[in-house]
Amino acid sequence: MTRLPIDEVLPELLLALQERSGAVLVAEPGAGKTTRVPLALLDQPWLGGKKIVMLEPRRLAARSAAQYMAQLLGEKVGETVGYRVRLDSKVGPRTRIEVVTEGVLTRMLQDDPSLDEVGAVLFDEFHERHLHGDLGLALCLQAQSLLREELRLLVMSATLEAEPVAVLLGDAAVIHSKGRSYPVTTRYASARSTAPLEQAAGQTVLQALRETEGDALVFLPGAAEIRKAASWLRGQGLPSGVRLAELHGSLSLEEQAAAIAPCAPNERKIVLATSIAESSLTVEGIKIVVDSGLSRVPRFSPRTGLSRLETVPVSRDSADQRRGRAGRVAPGHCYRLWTEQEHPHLPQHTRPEMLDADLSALVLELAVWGTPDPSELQWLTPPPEAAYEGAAALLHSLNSLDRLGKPTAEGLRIAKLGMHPRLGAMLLAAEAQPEALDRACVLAALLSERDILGAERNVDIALRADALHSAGGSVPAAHRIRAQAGQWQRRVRERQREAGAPAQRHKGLAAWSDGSLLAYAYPDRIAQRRADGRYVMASGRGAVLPELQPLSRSPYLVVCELDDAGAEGRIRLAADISQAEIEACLTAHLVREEAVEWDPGTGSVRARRRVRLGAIVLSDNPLEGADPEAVADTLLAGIRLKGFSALPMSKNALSLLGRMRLMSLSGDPLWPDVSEGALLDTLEHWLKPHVYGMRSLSELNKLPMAQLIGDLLTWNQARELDEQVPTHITVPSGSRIPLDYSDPSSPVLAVRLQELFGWRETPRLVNGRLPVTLHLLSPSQRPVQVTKDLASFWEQAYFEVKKDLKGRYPKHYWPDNPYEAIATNRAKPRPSTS
DNA sequence: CTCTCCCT
Repeated sequence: MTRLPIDEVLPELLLALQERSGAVLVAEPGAGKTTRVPLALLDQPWLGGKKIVMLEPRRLAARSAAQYMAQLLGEKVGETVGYRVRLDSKVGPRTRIEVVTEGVLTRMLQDDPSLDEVGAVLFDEFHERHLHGDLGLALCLQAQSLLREELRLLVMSATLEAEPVAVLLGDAAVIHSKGRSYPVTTRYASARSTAPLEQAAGQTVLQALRETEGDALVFLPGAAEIRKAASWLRGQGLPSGVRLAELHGSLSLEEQAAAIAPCAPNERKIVLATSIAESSLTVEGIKIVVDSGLSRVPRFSPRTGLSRLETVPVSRDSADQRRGRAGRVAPGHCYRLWTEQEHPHLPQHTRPEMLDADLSALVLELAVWGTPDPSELQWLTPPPEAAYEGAAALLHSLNSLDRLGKPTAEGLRIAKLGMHPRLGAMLLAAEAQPEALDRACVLAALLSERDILGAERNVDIALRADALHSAGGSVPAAHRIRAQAGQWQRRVRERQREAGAPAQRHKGLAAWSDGSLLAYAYPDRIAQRRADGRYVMASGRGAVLPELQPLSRSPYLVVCELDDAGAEGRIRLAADISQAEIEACLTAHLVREEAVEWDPGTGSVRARRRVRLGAIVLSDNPLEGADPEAVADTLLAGIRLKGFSALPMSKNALSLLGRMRLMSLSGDPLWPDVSEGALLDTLEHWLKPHVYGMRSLSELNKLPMAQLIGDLLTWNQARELDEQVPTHITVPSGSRIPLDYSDPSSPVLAVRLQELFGWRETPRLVNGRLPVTLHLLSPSQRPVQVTKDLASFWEQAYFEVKKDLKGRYPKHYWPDNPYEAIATNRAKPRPSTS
């Protein structure tokens, strides 16, 4: 065997694993860890003849690692070395090394938590920090500590921050290995370009082609940027013999292979790629890397339950990985579109998927594992709480978890199916009817893969399902989707044979439409049409179709996929559904309510009988015979909403309120608080008994408000009120003048001056403690003077006032001595008759 | 102006 850099550290690694149950191996790309380490461990005494399981983040990597190791042993895959990935496995009775993808390990652990036949688990490429890799490690750590002390765990990675992992593994040794690659020079931009990205990248590519030789690999965040850069470069006129290739995940395998393929002699190629070329695919013959420093990543929002794509700066680890792509065959050059000064500000490591992912599958796995509380496990990055809670709530609504967070019988089965729990719920709902199960499996497989009609603007999922049937092998992913659908179908059927016929759900419908199946997966995304192409979903969020199309007029849709694009999500995939189907499928989710509500527009109570699914109303009819209590309560709520002015207070009522407020101001705690706020707070007490049968604010006019408020007083208080704060005062002229209590702290008596002749002092209220404020008026009721001290007025101001009034009202009676004068409500006092 | 990568 050729010597590889890893061989130098193998003895150290073997020793570490002999002494401890864990180790961390940090090896640069090309060191040979993936193929050398499992073979080197095979005859270790601690392994006791048990198996080695090695985790790979990709199916392709798992298969080729197994292939290569088998070749080294001079065997076929499936003998000593085998692999297991989704839909494909090659393992035999003698297999000692199983290379598996990350999801497979989770299933192995769930089937046998002690991993009895396994002596070591190796986590390759752990720095990629996939959700299932992190989960697998957490589960293995617990299996090790509770059941299998001798189980060896080895975490291998290219650039991982090794210390935290070593701590997690129980103070494990960290072993470093050099890689085997050629040096790559790094050229930073002298300044950040202000040009559009495709132009900045394109210019750098042209510069690199001039300065150096070899093929170029250009990292751009997404397909859109790749297209733009390609057209910009073509517009510039490429040198002859330069071939342009595009490489991203939505291309077919054939197109990808063409992009990767080596060049003809005398040809150079420029490959414009997404991060797919960072680790998943290796482009041959690259000597130049141009790195935009950006990548597009999904961010799941627990708040909306939706994912959004974000364009983010890459980590330094990632940038180094990209740079390394230029040094696989010969020394190379890497051009970075950011400056050397910016570089240290990039994050060091790639963000673990745990922080940004939909956790529903993870939460279900943990529930099945028996640890619904994630803090019982050891994590490198614990699941974020909000996302965890959101996922648990979704699983509960799908009936996969019970209230305690334990998996239901269905939840257990869904976890074993190995698919998103939403889709699992759909399969189990459909299982009783063979045709429905067939279709559900096809829909689930379609939704588990990239859209097979990527460019198609029509979002109807039926189009995809039909394409799958009609296209044969011509649709690139069709084969795998059909294989996946078939596998799920067999698993459900197998289990039916073991357990007997499943109960028929979904009563009342003769046939299952796509919509009625998908309703079981997306109960929160049933959408109701608001206008053509505009919908609101059961979750309360808006959703829009990207353009008008056949589905735009459907009254209801099931939205399978949508982008979180601000206020309204953009619908990517959906199916038509009828109201009858919604009511038949989602019985448990429907809320039948008798709503008694306030309508601020008409100022009245509205009683409706409704069927709701979350935020959408399926039917809404007038409700006869609504609960009188509820109607009255709602009317009171309406009054509170509008405020005190909603109460039709008569003049008398307002006066009474003023007087009562004055009495409570005077300090007696037994007087009821009749401030506006207090009255609104106590509507139930004083108003409610009188509003039964009423529905609107206008009907309140019928109520004798003054009487209702007066009823708040005891008999004694009522009497005291009349004595202390009378409604009227009889003035010397004999008139009964009303007191104005609008400001309870200062009651006002507005009266013509002439009617007061004879009074020496200001009249006082509340046992003489509070003088009234006199508004002294002219004969024509115009204000002349305001005073609380009548005696001073007579002594001082009166003489001036008198002069003035005499001029304006010469026929009136303006005596010099107001004390002795006879008060009058006429121009002059009547001559005495006695 | 239309979507990144990956997995049971």
